[in-house]
Amino acid sequence: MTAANNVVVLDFETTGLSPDKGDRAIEIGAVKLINGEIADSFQALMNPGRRINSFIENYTGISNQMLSTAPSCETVMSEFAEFMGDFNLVAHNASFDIKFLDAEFARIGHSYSGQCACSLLLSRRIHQDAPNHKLGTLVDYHQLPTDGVYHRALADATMTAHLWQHQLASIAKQQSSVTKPLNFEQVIKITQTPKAQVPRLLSKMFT
DNA sequence: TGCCAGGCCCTCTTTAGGGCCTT
Repeated sequence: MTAANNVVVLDFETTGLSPDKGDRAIEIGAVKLINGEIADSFQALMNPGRRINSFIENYTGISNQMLSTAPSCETVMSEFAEFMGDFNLVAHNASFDIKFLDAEFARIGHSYSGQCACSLLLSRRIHQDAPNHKLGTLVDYHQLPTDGVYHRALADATMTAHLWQHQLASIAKQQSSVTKPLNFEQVIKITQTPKAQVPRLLSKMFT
């Protein structure tokens, strides 16, 4: 059992939506939460080996010029593997980021042992009152800290870390019997449970 | 040439369709 507040929260900027169609990572940002505090961070641009299109340049603010002097994906992902270690992972719409993490790690022959949780799936279950579950919307809705930068990897990872902390606190607040930090497996279980069954799961989990 | 992401989740569902999220 691992505490849910000891995780690496990560975010990728990429050339597109699908590594299966040849898309690559162009930036990774991550923060390491230890006992719920940001203890370390990682950020790096990486050169995908080809030009990115204007949509991605405009969306992220990352230009072809910036990437031309960046280290290769292989170099950056090796450094990130060391940063990440065997920590569990959190990402917003994690299926997207894990697709790219797995694809980039496969290129360097790296595998990892941690599990991954999704703050978007968790939000849909515990904050059904939110207008929608986009990262930016949730940051505004919950009045979480932001430096006003969006769609850059470290900024998004940091906002996701604040969101994750807020979500863990919300669960603890709703369940007055919670006396110690949630463990990661419990949160995974919540994200895997159909929405309608979540209240019953929570009361069963904490009584 | 023509294709162009995919998993989650809801519903007017399950022999399906479409919106939400991520870049």
